[in-house]
Amino acid sequence: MTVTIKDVAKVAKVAPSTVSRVISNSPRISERTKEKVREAMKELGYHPNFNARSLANQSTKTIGIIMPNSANKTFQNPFFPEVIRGISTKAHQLEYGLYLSTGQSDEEIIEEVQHMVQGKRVDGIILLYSKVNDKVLKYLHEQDFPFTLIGRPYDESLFNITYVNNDNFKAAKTVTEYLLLLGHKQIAFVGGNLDNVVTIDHMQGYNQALRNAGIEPRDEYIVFHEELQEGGQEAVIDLMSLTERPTALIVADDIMTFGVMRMLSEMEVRVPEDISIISFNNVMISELSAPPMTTVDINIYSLGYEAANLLIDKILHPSVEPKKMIVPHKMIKRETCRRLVEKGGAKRESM
Amino acid sequence: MTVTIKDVAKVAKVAPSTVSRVISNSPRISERTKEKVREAMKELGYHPNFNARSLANQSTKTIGIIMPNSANKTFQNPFFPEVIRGISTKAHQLEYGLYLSTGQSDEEIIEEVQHMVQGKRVDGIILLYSKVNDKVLKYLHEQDFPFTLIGRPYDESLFNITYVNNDNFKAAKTVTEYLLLLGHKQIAFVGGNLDNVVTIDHMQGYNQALRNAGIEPRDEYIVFHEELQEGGQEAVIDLMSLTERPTALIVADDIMTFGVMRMLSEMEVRVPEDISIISFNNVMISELSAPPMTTVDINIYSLGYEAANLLIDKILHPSVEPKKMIVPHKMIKRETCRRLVEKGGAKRESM
DNA sequence: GTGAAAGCGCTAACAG
DNA sequence: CTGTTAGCGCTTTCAC
Repeated sequence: MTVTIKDVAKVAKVAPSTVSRVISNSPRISERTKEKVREAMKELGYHPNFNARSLANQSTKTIGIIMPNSANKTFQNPFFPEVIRGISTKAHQLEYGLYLSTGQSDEEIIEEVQHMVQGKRVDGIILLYSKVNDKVLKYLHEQDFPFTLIGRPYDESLFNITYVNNDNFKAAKTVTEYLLLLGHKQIAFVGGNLDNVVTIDHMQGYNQALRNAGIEPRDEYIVFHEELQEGGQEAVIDLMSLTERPTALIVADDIMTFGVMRMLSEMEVRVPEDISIISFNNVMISELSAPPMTTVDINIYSLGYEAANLLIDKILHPSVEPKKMIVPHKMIKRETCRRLVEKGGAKRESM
Repeated sequence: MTVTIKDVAKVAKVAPSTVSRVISNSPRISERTKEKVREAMKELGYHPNFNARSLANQSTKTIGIIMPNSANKTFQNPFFPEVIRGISTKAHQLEYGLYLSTGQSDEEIIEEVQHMVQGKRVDGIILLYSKVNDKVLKYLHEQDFPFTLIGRPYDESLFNITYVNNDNFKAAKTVTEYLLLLGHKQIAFVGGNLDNVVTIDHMQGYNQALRNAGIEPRDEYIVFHEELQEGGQEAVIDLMSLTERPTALIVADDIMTFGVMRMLSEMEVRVPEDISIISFNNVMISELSAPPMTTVDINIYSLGYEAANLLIDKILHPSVEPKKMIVPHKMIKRETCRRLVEKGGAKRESM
């Protein structure tokens, strides 16, 4: 009942192999028979069977996407739809399909990845997160399976892989310098999970900027929290309980910033009058906070798009050297940062 | 170089078919040979080839997920990661994989769906959106291909399909009644795209509640906007330009509400003092608005989970009748609604 | 330019 | 309980 290549062959009065050649548009087939075959295909409503092709070809034309484990709240970050949109665009252009991981825990995920690669379910993999000592990364590298990482490898032994990242160190440094320029000296850093490489890079950029300005980073001003919203709220409590409250905050993620701002407003600390905030990512909703947040646009869409691009390249040319790519970031000034008002409180200049 | 069933067979000194039986854990194989075979598999590092299985089985153990076209901003709604998390959980339990659509336009999507089903790339499909006159829906139904819809069919001829939905009519009605109870009479409705069935249901619930209260719905109080954030903002401008401004707003979607609140605060209209707002979905961030929004929790995760559940059921038992399922919703009262203050402005009671 | 036939890796019907 | 064999639907040498 399913119409196969053979049926088409019969109707077109040619051999199955000829039909196959027409499908792949082989130049060694005459236009006349091509026409004949194509007609037969239309007539019968023929569609190539994907699994048969994959089996014969040893290629699936599909990309595996590994998300962080879905139990984690980060999963709901609008970051992901946006990277996927980027990946999706490139994939679609080159007629690749997307296969999604479903694991809820790290063990489930590594297992799944193994199934994907050993079972030849995908031609390559994109890792949507990068954390310290990641088993998945290590496994993929050992297997020499085509993959790209969004983020950067942490382990030295894994430096030589294909990845696309932002210059997160630089971004954090710039952002810190900006706050410094606005007169802030008590700048706190609210990071995400310390296992994420991006958190480490942010922190180092922050530290560097402070040191360059002759300010020694203070431990009490550096806090990390796993969960996005709750984390943001807890961080605020910790920070605002200090005798010397920070006058500015650098927050790891826009969603976390929502939590931070929420908590601050509950405590009746005004943004930016009492405290300045700057964060990272610039997801869709970040312009909708009250007040709209100043943040670093990391070009999420491009991260996805380029990751797909590099991956497909790797799939097609397995032997070429791994490529690294840095997607530019850009600070988006909105309304959560302001020049620090002097003790006396004379001028109030907003930036 | 890839290790196949034959290699295992050789090492274990059995026939390939026996190995196959061990894989599917057939009860007709003695424990002894099972052990022997399993050992050989470990030893060789054997992993079943997915495409070969799919081909022989006529089953892929994967579910296709059709998102709205990714060009659309709704794509970035945190709604999607959350439904997918639900789908993912069920799928993982039953060892199904997830295959994602990548189309950027409606044409691309319908094409993709056809490839998926005709090419036998997936065993079933979940539609993540439901809109009026949807070609995809129609096609799937014509083909009698297993699928479930998240939302409900609009076209009568398609009533008899499997779907999971909320009672959106009821939810909108309740919400309207709630505002009515708070003394509001000038209640506006800010809907999403009128092509979405959910918008229609919301509107009808709203209309019904008003009529029941003896209030004739006014055209000026009903606006629709496609885009989430911008839409929210435009809607506010339209509504606030009326001579008789509404005192309460029912907004289609939490993200849109962020846009609405942003615009309102720019216009220095205070929420909830000057205007009450209630919206739908209760996505993760909705509790982080300032003030935190009152909204209807539609249980997004369950929508996904149940959709996967019904779909897999359908895949396994194709002949059983289509099932419909209504996921309960629940109003989450937070801080954007308040009793209408009488003209004189005596009491101020918050709810 | 086109056909015949082997094979991708696995499953399942039929024997025994 | 286990082996033999014939496919699943397509690609790809190797002939002609």
